[in-house]
Amino acid sequence: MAADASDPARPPLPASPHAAGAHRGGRRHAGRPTMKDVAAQAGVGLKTVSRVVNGEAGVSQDTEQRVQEAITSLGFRRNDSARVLRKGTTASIGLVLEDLADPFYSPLSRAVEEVARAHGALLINGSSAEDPEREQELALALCARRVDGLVIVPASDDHRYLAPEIAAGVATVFVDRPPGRIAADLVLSDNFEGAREGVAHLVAHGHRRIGYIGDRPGIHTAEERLRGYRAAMAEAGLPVAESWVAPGRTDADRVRSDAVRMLEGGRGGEPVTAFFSGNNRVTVTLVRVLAAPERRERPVALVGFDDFELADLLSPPVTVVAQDPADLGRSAAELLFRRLDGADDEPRTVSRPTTLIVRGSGEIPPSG
Amino acid sequence: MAADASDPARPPLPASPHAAGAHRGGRRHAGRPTMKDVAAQAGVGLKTVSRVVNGEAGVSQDTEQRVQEAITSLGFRRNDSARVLRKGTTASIGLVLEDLADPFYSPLSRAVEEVARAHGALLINGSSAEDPEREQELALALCARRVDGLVIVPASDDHRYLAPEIAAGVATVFVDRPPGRIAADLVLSDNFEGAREGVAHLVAHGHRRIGYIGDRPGIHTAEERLRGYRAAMAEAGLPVAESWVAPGRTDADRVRSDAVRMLEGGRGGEPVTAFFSGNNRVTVTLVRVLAAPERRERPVALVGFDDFELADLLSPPVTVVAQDPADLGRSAAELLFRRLDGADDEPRTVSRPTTLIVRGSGEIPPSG
DNA sequence: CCGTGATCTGACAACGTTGTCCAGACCTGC
DNA sequence: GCAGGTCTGGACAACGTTGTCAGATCACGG
Repeated sequence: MAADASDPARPPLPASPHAAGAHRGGRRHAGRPTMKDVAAQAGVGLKTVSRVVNGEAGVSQDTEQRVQEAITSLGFRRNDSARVLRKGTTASIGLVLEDLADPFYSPLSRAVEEVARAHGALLINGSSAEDPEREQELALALCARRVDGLVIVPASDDHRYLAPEIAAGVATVFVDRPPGRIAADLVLSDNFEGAREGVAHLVAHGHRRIGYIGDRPGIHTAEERLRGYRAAMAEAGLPVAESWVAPGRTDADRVRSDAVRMLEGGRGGEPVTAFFSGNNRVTVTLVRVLAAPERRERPVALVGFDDFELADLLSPPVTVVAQDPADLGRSAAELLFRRLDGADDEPRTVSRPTTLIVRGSGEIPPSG
Repeated sequence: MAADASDPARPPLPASPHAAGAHRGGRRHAGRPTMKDVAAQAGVGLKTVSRVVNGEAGVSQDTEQRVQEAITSLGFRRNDSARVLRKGTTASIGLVLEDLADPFYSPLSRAVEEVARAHGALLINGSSAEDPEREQELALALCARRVDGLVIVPASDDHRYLAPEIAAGVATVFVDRPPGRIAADLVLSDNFEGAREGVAHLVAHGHRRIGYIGDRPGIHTAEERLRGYRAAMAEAGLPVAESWVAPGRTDADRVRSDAVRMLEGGRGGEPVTAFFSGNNRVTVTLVRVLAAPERRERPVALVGFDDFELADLLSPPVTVVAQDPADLGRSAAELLFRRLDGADDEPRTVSRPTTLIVRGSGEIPPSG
């Protein structure tokens, strides 16, 4: 009786609220009429109901109407689990990303959803919170639900755990960051080139001491952007003091303290006159730091990777290297459905260009 | 053969890429090993595999190990559809909202996801794009998938279509806007009181001609906020010229033109000296309008409903009536799981307070 | 009136899992 | 050595749907 509830090992949902009451005897359990019930009510066979529900041909007007009436009167709704079990296809795809609430990822997610919808599929998504274990847990849970395909923004650098799934036919596309130790379709922004262009823009405006604050090494996009920074500096023949380079977590405190350090020229390096920021969150924190009253007399230039809302309304408006997250999502989803439609060729990598949007903060000349 | 593909009426996914090849005869279809396969490989019975997979007691160390090996060697993963079919519970909940990419809703969605995760459930979500038909389509698709519960941000004003589902035991909670023609749990911000407070704040700073630009009537939150606006004006004994009240779509063009009209005092009303904005999107457009160079000499006050990122960095920083979307989502999800845990009492309505955040734009005195 | 299709309908067996129930194997203590 | 118990393992029947296939019914021409 209480066996199920008393087993502490089992995580999932508590027993259905109804399970306790009717023990599937006596009065018919209140929940969910089935096709069988509909068939009985309409006085037809089971399969006929199935036909009506699925709009298959070969049912007379008259019968169809009787069945429809039974359906609405009973409030029947087809059980898709059973359907999936029988058909082997779920018409749903999974999306695993870092944080659904991140303004960079939410348009990506929305774009995937739109493409899925256009293909008659539902989207199930989950946030990995940048935790490799959670990514795996989520991706495998989605596979257990037999999603037809998977779009993943990796949080881990080893995706071998997906090999059996892919072999079993789950189409898989990675986006924003490459998969680890596995070959699969991939959609990326051109992070290296974007960063190079952004930093070159600062150089072109006369800056020689440029600070880089970005995400942790180990995150592919962060590495590429840092590489772009170094390339631009090298091309301009500028030295890079190691105190100007600060990859790490992107929380406000860390970014703020590194920024202040660079502005004050601690640890041997001379003070920077411009920042190149590795992403969204960093940019916003830098804007706050630079907007502080005591900084206003010596304005510091800033170019950020990733566009963000209202960037144009700040003073100064923020120059950015923009990616198009919706475009990334759309491309990834399209790649996915291409696979689902049977494409069987080599995994391909799609690279999307970035756009430098000049607004003001990147054109401030060096001071001091 | 081609029957399925040729039927134009059927929307779902194209036939599985594999279905075509092996016709489940001859060589065993490559996809997906089942528990039966694992049992065969390990030389044990079917149920024993099930026991191992579910961590049930009553399997010897030795056998368990053999089974585990077979599982990894075959790359087996339990088919949750079959499990759901058998158990009747999916450990997943659905969320239908307006737009996943909206900065107001994405934290809400994320909060629901976190609560779901804490209860071992997965979240499936979809965007209704403010289209009642699409809301229904989505909600019913989720029900067909037998989600255990549903969180809905309504786009329609008639939810009778959900009655059979609720009767069948799908826990349902509405959030942000009330359900139509149906009783259900509900989580709301106190829109009326928030708007009243925001407008009163403008009045307290000397404004007598205040414009309201908000969302369409018919949207509950918009109506409440407009009601709050009128109440605050009435309390202060101020008349409201109808040209100061502009509910409608929230696209930039509409908002801009209405704002300009009010600022110039067209249609008989005198020009307004302050705006109360009905939501996020409207506020941002108003900020743009007011930031135009030609407006700067005669600053106009602004209080917006909904907080938004960087509001504090604009000049002037924007005073807002803030809701906490994550809190709304969390409350709704908790209400949902309360039901799933068996709570069977009357539907309840939870009202969450709003917070006036004073930043500057709302404290500008009337000019002219 | 019968044969011949064409149309409509229903029985039945899957799909892969889990709950029930029973049968052995293996102990323990007398 | 044996009765009584505890482990362990497996056969079998659901769960609700869909594909197959064969049976019923009907219209129509011969």
